[in-house]
Amino acid sequence: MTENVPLPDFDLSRFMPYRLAVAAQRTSEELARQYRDRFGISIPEWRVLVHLATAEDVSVRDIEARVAMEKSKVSRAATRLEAQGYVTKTQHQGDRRLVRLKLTPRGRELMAELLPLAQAYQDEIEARLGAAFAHLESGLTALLQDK
Amino acid sequence: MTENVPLPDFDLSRFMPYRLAVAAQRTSEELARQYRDRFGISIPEWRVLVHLATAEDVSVRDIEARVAMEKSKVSRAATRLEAQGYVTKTQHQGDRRLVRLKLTPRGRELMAELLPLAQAYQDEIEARLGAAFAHLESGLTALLQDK
DNA sequence: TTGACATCGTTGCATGTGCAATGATTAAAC
DNA sequence: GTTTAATCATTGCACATGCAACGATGTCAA
Repeated sequence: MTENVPLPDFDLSRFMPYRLAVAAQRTSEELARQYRDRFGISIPEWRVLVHLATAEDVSVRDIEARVAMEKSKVSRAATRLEAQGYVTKTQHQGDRRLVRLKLTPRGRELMAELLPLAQAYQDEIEARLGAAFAHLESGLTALLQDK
Repeated sequence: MTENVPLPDFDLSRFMPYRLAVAAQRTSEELARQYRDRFGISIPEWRVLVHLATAEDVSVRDIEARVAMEKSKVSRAATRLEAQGYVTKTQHQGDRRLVRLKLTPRGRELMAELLPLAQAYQDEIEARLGAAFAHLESGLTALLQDK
């Protein structure tokens, strides 16, 4: 007769980690599918490419710190990108533990296509949300800053 | 001499899908580790449990729609939960294609521990963000409503 | 009834993932 | 200078994942 332990009310749809996960999934899904179907690129690979488009001469460690991915994930993404001919991996001259990642010309051409796609998607989200976009931005800034 | 294709500027750290992914990862990580280390529960399992704590007599299909997970993910989470003794899977009487998921008494006891943990975490986030929490909420609401 | 089609849940398969352990290299300690 | 510790990137392993295919059941039309 003690089978029915009472449970507190809880609304998953208002739980912030859940809402963020769903929002991230929704917004990534459409773009990720385009990347995958048209270019054979996954999200981890895309993140590495974006960072290389900004700063060349980057190590796995640098990317790990900048794009919020585990180093093994970065390493495997870089290996796949190298196999696809978008990236070269060479030994760093000063510190031979480091790997120097660099876009190939073909990789640059790819990014010249991908980056406008991403920017257009960002613009589309911003247009759709209107004033709420700024709210979302300030909320995320607060959430992501310290810690 | 045409090696250097020019690339448009792009700031990954301001790209909304990326920011949302990082925010989701950060906020889920801490809680997920607690669930895993202390109770042996993963995030997909947790989502199923939360929904069962709210509404009993639920099918895999129902959960798939409510908690934003693929049906195969729900199915496997339910299988694991059954093996751990937190959930029972029985055949629905009316429609024998459906599986009726239900918390066991032990499952209810687990949730009586887990739900307050989640609520405390939610409260902590809200306290830390202050006014920005409301901004985040309204932004997410706008983003997630239609589609 | 029969047949065609839709729905539900599970599973096979290839691939991605986190985590710990490893080898290679460099830095620090003494 | 030698030993010890730290750092960088990769890899092995067990497991999770998405997706398509499947079997079982239910629905609908003729």
